[in-house]
Amino acid sequence: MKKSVRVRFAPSPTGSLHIGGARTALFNWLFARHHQGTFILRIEDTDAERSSPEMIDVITESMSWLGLAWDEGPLLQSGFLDRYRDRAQRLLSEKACYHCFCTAADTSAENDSAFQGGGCAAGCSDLGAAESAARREAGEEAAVRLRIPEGRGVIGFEDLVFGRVEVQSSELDDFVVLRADGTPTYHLSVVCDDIEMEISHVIRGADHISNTSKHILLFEALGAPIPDFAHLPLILGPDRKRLSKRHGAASVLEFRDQGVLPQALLNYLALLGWSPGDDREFFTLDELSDAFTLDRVNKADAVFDSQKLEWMNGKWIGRLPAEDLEQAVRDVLEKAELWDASLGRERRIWFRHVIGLLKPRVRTLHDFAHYGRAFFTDDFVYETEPVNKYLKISDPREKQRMVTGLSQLIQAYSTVDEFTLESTERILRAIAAQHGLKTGAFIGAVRVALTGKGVAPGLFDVLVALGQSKSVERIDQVRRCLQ
RNA sequence: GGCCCCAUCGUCUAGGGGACUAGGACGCCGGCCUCUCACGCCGGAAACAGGGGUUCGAAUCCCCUUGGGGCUACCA
Repeated sequence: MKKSVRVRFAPSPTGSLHIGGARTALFNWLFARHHQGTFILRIEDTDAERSSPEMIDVITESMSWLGLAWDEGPLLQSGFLDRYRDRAQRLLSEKACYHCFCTAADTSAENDSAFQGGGCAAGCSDLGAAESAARREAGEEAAVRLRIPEGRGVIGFEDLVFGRVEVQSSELDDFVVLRADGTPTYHLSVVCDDIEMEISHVIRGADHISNTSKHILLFEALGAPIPDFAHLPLILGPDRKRLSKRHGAASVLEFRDQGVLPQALLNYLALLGWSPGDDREFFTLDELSDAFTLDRVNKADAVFDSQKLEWMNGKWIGRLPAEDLEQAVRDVLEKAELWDASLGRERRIWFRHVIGLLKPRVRTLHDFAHYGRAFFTDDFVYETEPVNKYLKISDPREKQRMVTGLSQLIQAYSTVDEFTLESTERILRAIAAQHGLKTGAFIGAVRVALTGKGVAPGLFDVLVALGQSKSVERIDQVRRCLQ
């Protein structure tokens, strides 16, 4: 019988949810979905020093924003401390573990100098039960180490991504499972919980590949079945070092705050280290969970490319219907204080229309506020470059033609009955022709008048979107400046 | 240092002995479209790390070298 799929994402709340962690969460989530399994969120907060409750909130908020819902949890390891102590106690009584009286400072000094091999160099592993007990009774502090079984030989496992991975047990040190203060180390808590939660597949970063042999030893010592393992290649910065703060944005919430869509981030992340095997590039979460299999995960580490993310974000903005973008764009405009809260129904329809105009030329949500500013407020600046190009006319006769053209345009636009794409274009072209104005120059001038920019959606779209009176007003204002 | 892992254009990748004059995507460079920009379309430059094998035949299999990453904590 095939065991049911139960996977977990187990971040430690020592920092915000990183891009690498997000991808691990995503792959676990996809694997669970693909197999109709269970996705568990477990918080590895056994290091009280570095963990913080705020970070747990950040992690859950990040995952919710991404749309990676968990079926069980969040389960905090700090709530299971007894469980780990009990297991350690059992291992102690079975002599699979032993008390080590060396201090942390002792052992780190040893590790710096040379590889010790085997157990604790001070010989704690050979201490008799009586002596060990006596010293502890005398108040000496002791950590608990796992005894690497003598002659265990090679420890190997069949990684679902990397294939066969092996290491000699003699390469392993007797690692600490319980600190002197009675709290578990990572190795113990992960294994205990993976047993307790009946995790079927451990899917995690490749930085844990070397830890896996230790974990296998613990599973064996605890007499528990060993889950399948799948390690994911790491995500690197452009310098091929592990992705971190100094590479710029690295946390999920930062990307959100920079105007990235969750769909785009997820889509991009899915393609980092995994490929569908064909040329498809755009995937929804549903499509991903259909297509996703571990055997298509790559082994090589991947460099994070923010340019491609941005491209993909632009594509997602472009392909999403305006309704779906509405709320996110609203949030951005609100932050930029460009949002008129009193928008009525008609104005909402207009709003969607403007989103539609801006959509194909925008790469992040922020661009709606920057690039599209003139749609939402009269308080915009006239950029010098396009002003110089279209409105600073040195030749007096040329300039006169432009002023006349604009005057006529204002006249015609303010009196035309139907202010439409068709009429605005017909009128403008006719006036340009009539006064010997180059159409491009005339359009350019009007565009600057309306938006302050040399780059904007098609002029007639802009005119209609701004509406008759506001368009005329802005053109007139520029005309007066010209004279 | 020791151990483990990895290696196709700058980047993400397809490729799992002949279908490879190595395909796609981002980025870059040209062109078309056009009122600007973007979108779209067309085209271009750009890679099998090096060396040995195995084989009739290697990007694909093996070995070595080189490069990169990970682990080597009473962090996770």
